[in-house]
Amino acid sequence: MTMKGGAASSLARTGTVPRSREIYDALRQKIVSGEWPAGHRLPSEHELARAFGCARMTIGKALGALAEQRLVTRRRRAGTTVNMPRPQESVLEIHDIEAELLAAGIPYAYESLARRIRRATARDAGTLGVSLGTPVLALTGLHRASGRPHALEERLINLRAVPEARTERFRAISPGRWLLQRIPWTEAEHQIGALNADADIARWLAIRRDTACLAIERNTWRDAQRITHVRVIYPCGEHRLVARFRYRPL
Amino acid sequence: MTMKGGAASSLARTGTVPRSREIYDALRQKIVSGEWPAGHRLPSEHELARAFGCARMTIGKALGALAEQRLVTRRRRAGTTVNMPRPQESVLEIHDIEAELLAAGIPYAYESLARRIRRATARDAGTLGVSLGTPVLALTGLHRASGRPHALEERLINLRAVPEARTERFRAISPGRWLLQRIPWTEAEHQIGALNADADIARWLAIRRDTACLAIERNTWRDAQRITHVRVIYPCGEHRLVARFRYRPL
DNA sequence: TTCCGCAATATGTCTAGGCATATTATGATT
DNA sequence: AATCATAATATGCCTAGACATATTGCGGAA
Repeated sequence: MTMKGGAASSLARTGTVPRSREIYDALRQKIVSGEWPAGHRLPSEHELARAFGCARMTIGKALGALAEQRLVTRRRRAGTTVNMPRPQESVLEIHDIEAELLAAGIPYAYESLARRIRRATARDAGTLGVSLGTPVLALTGLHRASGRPHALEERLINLRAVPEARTERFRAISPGRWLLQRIPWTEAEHQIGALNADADIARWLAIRRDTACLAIERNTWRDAQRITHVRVIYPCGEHRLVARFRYRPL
Repeated sequence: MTMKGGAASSLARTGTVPRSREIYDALRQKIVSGEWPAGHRLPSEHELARAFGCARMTIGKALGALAEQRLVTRRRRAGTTVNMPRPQESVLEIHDIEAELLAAGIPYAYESLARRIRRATARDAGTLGVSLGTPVLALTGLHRASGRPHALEERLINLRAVPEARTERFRAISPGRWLLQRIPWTEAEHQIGALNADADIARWLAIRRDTACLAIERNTWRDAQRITHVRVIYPCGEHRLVARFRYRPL
């Protein structure tokens, strides 16, 4: 099974395979092979512990991982049962474009196109989710790969949450990077959509008008406070979001 | 298509909050609040166990969860250190369209537009990742919401992996559903892109030519075997993929 | 100075047992 | 027969201790 999941275990395991992992794999195999169909009830932890010759907690770990994968449901007293085949719900990973370009050896640059500080307009307040009049920093910038336009970025930063941004020029450093290095965020929401390039977008990205573009919007929170809203626009030919199902080994 | 993290714990917790969860939250708070900046080394498991008044394993559970979240890195002897602010890489959940429409009370229907069995052409072989001449089932269908075209689906099914599909007509049942109910898959890969509607797409989706559309491609494996390749095309106005960063409580 | 081996350390994982809690089955009561 | 209290059961979570293993730092030898 190919699993180039960026999901390399968070811990570089070098030694032997843990027993709980072996058990997890063995049980998982029974399920995905269909030997244990949906609704089938697994043996109890005690029985499995006896069968595998290990402590109950080791079994519990394996079963807990299966439950986290939604392969099984566990209920007290009712036991552990196999779920319906995996729901059509996937975990995707979106990678950082800048990092990816650099990793691929492609020269990357950020260029600021506009920078304005203002009190939040009704529209700003709506997109950024702050109250009217809150000071915000509005940025427009261009990401370049090998010198050519790669993506257009429109960003709003809540200056109440990030006062340091007021004095930063963002001439050549991308605001995303800058923020990441300073503000740990706790939650984010993404929207992915498609849009036809308008005149501005077409000009900056050097594409024809009406070319289909991928638009990714991201809202970022730090606890309850809104940090930033960003919309990044990629021309369709240039970029695809490649995402992989995340294989979680345990 | 809002989907606030379906991330409810896979196990309905009703009782008290587990100690390991409390500890996880406490440590997480230290990190996201910035009190422990990137590079900071956490106290050892022994020290934390003493500080929190619990067994080392309970601490290990909490730290393990932090590591899985990539908030910290753990290395033997070197200890546990806080990572750089979260890399710009996110985990998205894409939910099943059909299920979501139904959940929202919107009538859903699938309509088959084309169905052909053939030996894999060079192009089929490339997209589906099978060898030339392998029998494949090629399907085109339309997803309707409230009777109106919602998405166009182009699918290839590997008949060596799913021989039962040969006799299925797919008149009104969406192949995605059908497959999910039969074939548990073990891995999937997605690509999300944008494209301008060509004449065919425009006709089926009842949109103007060149309208920007969101295209989602998915490849599905069962262990090493390729099951199916599907491309679903949504008109830009109709649909956005909304995804929320997945909060995994532990 | 440089290199190598050894000891100290922190994590990775497991065991055996225990209490808590949710749920089901059972039996007693009306 | 229907209802309700109680016991049995399976999981959820924890403890205390143990051994294994990777990594680091240090001291001695070349």
